[in-house]
Amino acid sequence: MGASARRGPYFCGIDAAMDVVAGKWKSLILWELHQHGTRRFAELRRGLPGVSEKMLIQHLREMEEDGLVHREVYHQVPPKVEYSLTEDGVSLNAALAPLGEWGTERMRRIGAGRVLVDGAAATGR
Amino acid sequence: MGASARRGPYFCGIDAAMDVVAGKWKSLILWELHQHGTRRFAELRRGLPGVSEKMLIQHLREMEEDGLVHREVYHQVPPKVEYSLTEDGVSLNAALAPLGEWGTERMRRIGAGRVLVDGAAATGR
DNA sequence: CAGGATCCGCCAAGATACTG
DNA sequence: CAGTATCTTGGCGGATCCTG
Repeated sequence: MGASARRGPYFCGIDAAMDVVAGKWKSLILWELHQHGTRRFAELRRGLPGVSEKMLIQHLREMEEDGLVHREVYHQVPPKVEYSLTEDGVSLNAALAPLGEWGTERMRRIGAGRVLVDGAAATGR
Repeated sequence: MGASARRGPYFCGIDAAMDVVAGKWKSLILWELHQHGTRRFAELRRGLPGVSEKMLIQHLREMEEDGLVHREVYHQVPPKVEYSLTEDGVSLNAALAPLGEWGTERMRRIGAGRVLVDGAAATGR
């Protein structure tokens, strides 16, 4: 098995949600896919500066198993794979919004921010 | 020193917030303190079945450094220390609520839950 | 009662090289 | 282009013993 997920038992809803978003890049992947609707592997890599191929594919696979991400494979040469959010992924992203606003406000106060993509800070994420 | 916090730079608000709630028990500590208003060390231990003294004190110290938790020491014998949430802690807890509801709904669907304290599930957390 | 100090296992995550 | 396969490591979290 490739996934590292616990998938329960959980103490509470937050515990369950954290299990699914835990991972250095998962919330960023969620955000990228939400912004662009659908993205190819290489596009995601470029959108997430610093991520390795291994971690990206690993996180994507786990999120697919968790039903957050849809993976569409086009059997052609050269290969093409498109990733997008499922309904669960979209709702999770929405549930993450208040947390993002809290963090943004905190960053503003303690002055520890770094804008990844233009507009990321402005949107409250 | 002692804390493991990155404290930036962050890519986005979620990143900053996750840095502060990351840790196996932090969201549960937040929840416990929010429910009871103020708790002593031993009370927290009993409220978080499975936590070790080391991890509890470590998480509490980090959360204090992060300005989420207030630590009130009573200089007496035997010692007495009371923990409570700061305003930041309260607002973080509120920002976590939607995520908790998302997770609760998910647990209901995949059937991987375990109620920690009576009422925890009923409250949507 | 409320910690402090240590030792250790495990696994997420990084680096590197190779493939259909 | 979109992965796979290994090796390595930092540090989170568990266990155990000790102290003001």
